[in-house]
Amino acid sequence: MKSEPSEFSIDDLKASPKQTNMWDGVRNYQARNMIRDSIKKGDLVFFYHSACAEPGIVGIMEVVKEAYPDPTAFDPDENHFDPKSDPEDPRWFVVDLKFKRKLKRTLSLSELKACNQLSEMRLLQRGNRLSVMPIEDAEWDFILSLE
DNA sequence: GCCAACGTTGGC
DNA sequence: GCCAACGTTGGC
Repeated sequence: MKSEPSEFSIDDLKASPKQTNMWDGVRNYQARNMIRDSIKKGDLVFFYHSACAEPGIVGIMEVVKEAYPDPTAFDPDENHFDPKSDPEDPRWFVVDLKFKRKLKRTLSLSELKACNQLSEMRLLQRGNRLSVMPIEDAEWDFILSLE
């Protein structure tokens, strides 16, 4: 899962109450579907910093609460307010994520791109802009072996 | 700041 | 349903 560290970083997550935060603001249907349908309690998730000096994987989170309606979609004061999301039929969802640990170092996008073992990885495919995406077990294990 | 690659909107 | 215009993401 991606976040711009200037908006919400791995350190912000670590500093959150119970080291847990709601992953709000996802406004893309493909990403929404994964949040709503695929992400399960206990799943482990890489935290990816995007749009920053060194984009890359910085840590690991755990899903502690499965999908529920994104309250920021209902609040006109929120950046991600969506008047078309009806509380009776919510359009956008969140999960709660808990900080597990930071990686010993940032595994940068350029380093990941250079790994043949990751050539099929969703994150590295051309034109990919999804903020939430699946990862294969083998990719997960390989990435951790780089640390 | 630039720009490629999407995704969304809305007229027709 | 098509598609042009526009908006967003995110690396560089």
